[in-house]
Amino acid sequence: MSFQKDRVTIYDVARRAGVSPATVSRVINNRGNVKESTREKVLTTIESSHFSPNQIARTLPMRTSRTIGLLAESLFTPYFSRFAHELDQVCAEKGYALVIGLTGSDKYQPQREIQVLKDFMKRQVDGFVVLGGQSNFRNIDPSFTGQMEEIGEQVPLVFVNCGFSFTECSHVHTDEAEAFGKIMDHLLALGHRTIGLIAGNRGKWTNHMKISVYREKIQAAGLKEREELIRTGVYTVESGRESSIALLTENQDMTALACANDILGVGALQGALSLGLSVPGDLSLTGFDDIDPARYVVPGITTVAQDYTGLAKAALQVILNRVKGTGDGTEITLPGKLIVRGTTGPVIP
Amino acid sequence: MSFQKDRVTIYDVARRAGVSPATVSRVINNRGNVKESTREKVLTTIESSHFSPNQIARTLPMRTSRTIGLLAESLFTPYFSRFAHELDQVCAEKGYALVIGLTGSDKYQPQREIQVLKDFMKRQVDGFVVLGGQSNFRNIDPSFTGQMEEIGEQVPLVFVNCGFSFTECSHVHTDEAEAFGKIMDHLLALGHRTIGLIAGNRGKWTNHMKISVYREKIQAAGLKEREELIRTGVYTVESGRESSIALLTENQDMTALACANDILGVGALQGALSLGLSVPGDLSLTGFDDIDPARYVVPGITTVAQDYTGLAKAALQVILNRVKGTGDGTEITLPGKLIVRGTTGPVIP
DNA sequence: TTGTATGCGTTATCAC
DNA sequence: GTGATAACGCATACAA
Repeated sequence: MSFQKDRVTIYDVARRAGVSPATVSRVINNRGNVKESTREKVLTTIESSHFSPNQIARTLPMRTSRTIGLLAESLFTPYFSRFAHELDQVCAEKGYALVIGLTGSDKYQPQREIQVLKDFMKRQVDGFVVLGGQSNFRNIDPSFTGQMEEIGEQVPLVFVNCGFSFTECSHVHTDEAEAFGKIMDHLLALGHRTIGLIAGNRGKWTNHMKISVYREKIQAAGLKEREELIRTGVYTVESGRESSIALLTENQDMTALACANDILGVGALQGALSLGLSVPGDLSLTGFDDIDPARYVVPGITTVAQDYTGLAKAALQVILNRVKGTGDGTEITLPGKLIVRGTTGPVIP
Repeated sequence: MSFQKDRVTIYDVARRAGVSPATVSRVINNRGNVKESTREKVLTTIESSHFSPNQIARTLPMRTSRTIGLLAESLFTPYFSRFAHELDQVCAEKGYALVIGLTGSDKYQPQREIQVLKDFMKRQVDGFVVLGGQSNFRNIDPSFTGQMEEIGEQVPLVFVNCGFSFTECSHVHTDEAEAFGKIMDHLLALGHRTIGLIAGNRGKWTNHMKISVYREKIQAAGLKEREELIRTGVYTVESGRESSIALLTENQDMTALACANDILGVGALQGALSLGLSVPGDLSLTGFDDIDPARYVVPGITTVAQDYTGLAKAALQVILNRVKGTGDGTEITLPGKLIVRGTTGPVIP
């Protein structure tokens, strides 16, 4: 069996309808003036001949593929897959298709990201959304940023939750600093005075930022900064578990533990429970991102919800605006929302 | 600022290299004979002029877009996003791009699935992979299956873990019946004699199958079938929690509970813990699919792992074979693997 | 309002 | 080996 044999084209429709291909095109695109009677004639012919316009063919003259590319580390982590989901939805609403390119999170592979973007370009994608990967690191290889900006000059490029500021590119992100501040305020308001922090990957911008906010809030509350209460790690459950166990055994007076994201929070919860502690009785715990697993575990993890739908909508809108020529290097910031669940409670004297 | 202004084409390269466009094309595709010296000349010209072939343009004459479409309910559920991830990986390895089309799981909307597939067709996608959605239901609208098969005649179409057998289409799936049998055997081997079942959506094929296997295993073990030990619901944590609480309160002698998937398992675990029960001390619990949350909760959920990579590889291979004209309506079955974690233990007399 | 001719960037079929 | 030239399916400036 063979596929895609003899497709029906606008020429076929035109012949059967007794009009010219141009008229068929006009009807399809609702462009130009066409008499109502011929329009209907064409429409019925399209229907009866099972004609379906070839999007690839129209991409050439129209110079738009109505396709958006998403560059992400993976779809394993709910954080990524959740955003991808929302982006697909908003794309679909506007008649765009979403093509995804995964770069992997296990290695430091900037060349892979560039490669995927260049493949997107070959495919005439109308714009790229970049989530995670190199853009999350603080010290980026200059040759990498150079290539990124070069690409950004040719195709609308928008970074999501990226710390680095690429010129010529657009940025959409949650106000993570303000959001993490809410977490700290929440813990302090509950009376906690000895608060630990499990930060994430040392090289990532967001980690650096969270440590800064942590220090600010601790100082502002008139508390003593204790370096031994801060740990860095990687964004895995195992890392969170090990870090929490280490922090809890070395700091018996610690009553609260803030984690850089929910995955670490899940691990920290596992660690605390494995030590026989009660949460939040003995320890209050927080995460970040509000991924599904945060409400799967018992008790549910207090966290900050990112506005994934809002981020996706903003990202697409920025791209569409840029295609139309509006706005260079837009930057949009959305607030995070504190979600209080069972892992946090008042300090018990 | 404007994008996509003056792209460099093979004509530009040809002119600068002093050859014809045809020769440039030959070099790009490694097709036909071309003298080594001219090949190198063209290659360097391509490099120096930053030429990148337009995949859209070549799709027209070549009649292949090197693109695969994935139709799925959502990317929220790890089951879907995990498969999407693996599919993207195998596609990337073979130079294919993956475009996703989400149909939503909240409504019964067959027309939406057809619509997405038709949009894929307009985009000249080389094949579709269908995961979840209508194909999971037992009683499908005949007009829907008709449309599906019609599409399957025009483009390679492969269903993943689909109960219904579409003629002319291919099928790739985990041997769920055999896998669920392993779960039951595991519980029985641990000495459990009163085993409950939280099945999923009543209309879905997999739910029907799991109930059958459950009955078979109960009978084969010489145990009495008790209808009150079986519950159906939907694939949500809330449903799992409510069902487990109901089962546990109404059947005080129940020592094990098998769930149709991990999401239900997570909910069931929440329910059991909320009743003050110890898991697996008072109750053994199992899930299905081995999604990440199954190992996030405490204790980790005993489950069956699907071979997501294998499924993705098989799905793509089937499509590529069909494009080449090999094999109609292939069917591939992969085994599931029992993963024993902390929620199951021997019955305590 | 409608038709003709040309271009979009590439591959493919011929000749040479 | 290499180069014209015609598809591929559609949009559009221009002409009628």
